Amino acid sequence: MATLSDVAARVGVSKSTVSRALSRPDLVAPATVARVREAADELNFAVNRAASGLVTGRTGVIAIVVPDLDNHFFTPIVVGAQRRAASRQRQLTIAANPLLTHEDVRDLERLARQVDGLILAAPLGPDDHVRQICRTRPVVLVDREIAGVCSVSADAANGFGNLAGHLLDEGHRTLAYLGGPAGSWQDAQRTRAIAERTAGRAELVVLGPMPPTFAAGAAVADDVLAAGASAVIPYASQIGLGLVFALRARGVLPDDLVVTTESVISTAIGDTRTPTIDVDGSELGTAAMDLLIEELDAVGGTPLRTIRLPMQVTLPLD
Amino acid sequence: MATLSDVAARVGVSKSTVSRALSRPDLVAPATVARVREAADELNFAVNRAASGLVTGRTGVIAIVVPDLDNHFFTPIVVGAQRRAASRQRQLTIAANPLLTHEDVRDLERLARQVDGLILAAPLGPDDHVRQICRTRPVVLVDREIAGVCSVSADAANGFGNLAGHLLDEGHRTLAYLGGPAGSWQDAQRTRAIAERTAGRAELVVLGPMPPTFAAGAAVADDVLAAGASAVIPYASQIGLGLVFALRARGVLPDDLVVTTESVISTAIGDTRTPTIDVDGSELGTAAMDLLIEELDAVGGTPLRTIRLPMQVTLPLD
DNA sequence: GATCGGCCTGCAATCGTTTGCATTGGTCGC
DNA sequence: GCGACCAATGCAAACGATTGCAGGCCGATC
Repeated sequence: MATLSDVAARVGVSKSTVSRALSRPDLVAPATVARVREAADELNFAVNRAASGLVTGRTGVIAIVVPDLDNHFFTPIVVGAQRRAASRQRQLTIAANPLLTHEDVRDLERLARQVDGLILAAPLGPDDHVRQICRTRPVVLVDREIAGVCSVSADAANGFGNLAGHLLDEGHRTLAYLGGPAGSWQDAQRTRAIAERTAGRAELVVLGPMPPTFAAGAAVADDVLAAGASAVIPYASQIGLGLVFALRARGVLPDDLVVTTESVISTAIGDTRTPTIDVDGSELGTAAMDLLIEELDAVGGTPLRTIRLPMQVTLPLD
Repeated sequence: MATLSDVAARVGVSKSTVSRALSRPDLVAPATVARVREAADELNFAVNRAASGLVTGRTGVIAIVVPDLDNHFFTPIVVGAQRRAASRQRQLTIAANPLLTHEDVRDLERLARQVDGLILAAPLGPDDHVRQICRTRPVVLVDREIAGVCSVSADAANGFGNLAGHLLDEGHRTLAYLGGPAGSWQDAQRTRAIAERTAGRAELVVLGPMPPTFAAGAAVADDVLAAGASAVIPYASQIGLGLVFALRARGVLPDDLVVTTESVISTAIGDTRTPTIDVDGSELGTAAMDLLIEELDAVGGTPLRTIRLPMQVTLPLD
């Protein structure tokens, strides 16, 4: 495995010159740069990241942290982040950590040391846990906002507000919202947005909190019926899917109730008559990666940016 | 950020002793080990992986390479791999690389240098490309077998053979197989297994090759009808899903044809009357990770193991 | 023609760990 | 009671890159 010295020997210059020719070619005579590049190619040289990391303190690695890899919501975020990481010459490492316990925090701190920065999707861990990680390395938070921390989130206030507004326009007078897990920032946003939009125009029944699972959605079916809602907005697609299946089994769907979903779900179950609301998860990931890299490359102070990506609300065509 | 020397100074021993106390405690007096551990804890010390990697040549990082992160088939493999990586104290880095072009090979070689080993899901790249990567670092191949390379695959021969056998037992006399992408090892296995099982008992129509997409499945619907098959086995779940939607639109499904699927799909579309065939992707990932770590830790020669995980064939209950 | 300045390049220190070898002190066996 | 051995520790040399500093060369300017 060729080293800097090998290349240097081949070209007949010093290691320093080779290093500079490859990383700061403006500091080296163009002819030398060319010869170095050629030799590096021939020897199939690539810098040893451990060695360069040792002196620069940078690893070229960015971590993406999700609470739970099984939760389908996070996969597109990871995909988007990895795509952008690759195009920006960074490596992406992936960790599963809900940031709930102190041990989670300790583990993540340990990981944070080994990377340049983190993209953190931690919907449930306490603010303080997140802040503790922020003290270690630059962090971009995903789908959550905490004062003083860069973040990229879906604009739930607008998205869910509009969705509720549409249902009201359609004549619904009792809405049910199936709330997500306790402590979720996104859930709070959505609850508030829907409540504000509904206020004075319709009754809003909030059920939950519940975990974002198929089972939770199915389990709440009877409560939904008891509440007398004519339209239901579930926090998460899996909750919605569970509810749809349970209501179908009871013969209530597809005709007597509206359950909004994500478009992937409505496509899969062949439903074209219900409004859908979507986040582009991969865009969340790429935006977060862009923001983090920008932050890492910034020489001076960090600007502290908070990005909200619009949600896509699609109404049935009828 | 505390270093070995800081801990050493605190305890009053040399760096070497601290290093050994943490990594080879059997070489150090128990009392010293205890004091070192305590001091390390207090200082919140963690070894700098760049530094240790520089001298040991090991990074503690394993790469998982998939052709395409968008393809849903690979996500569970990544999930399984990451779960096992975490429990074995390894970091997982994720890369998207189809290993088709020479540039792909070059890129992946470059990545390979930075990691201890690779889990490689490369269904389509030529054998030689895979072998070239193997020369760089230990590799475990997923869902593909190449002579001389460790691998973990779904046992398609048994799975799809049995599936075809079941369809024959049900009385089907014309089967259609919708083949996957050209050059896929899994596709070859499946084609052969189905052909062998069908031989002499029924007619087999093989359509394809086609990409593993919804669109491809939908596009082939007319050919399936023209072939006069009464049962269809698609290579990939997305192909099957596309076909199902297209046939439903033509009014052929759900009654006049059997399209086998993966169980996630049949659940989503609410179909309980069709046989399903599944790979446990996450098990594929954990098994691959186990195999790779074993290979990396092996002091002597590598045993060259090839694992086949059984596929799950589920028949309708009627 | 001497001085100055700018461009290239080399020297050597440095990052934080690991590890072969030397050293120490003590124990055991004969 | 003496040598041999062993356990525990320290010393110092790596690992491979980056980078501040200094030196050499050349052209330009006065």
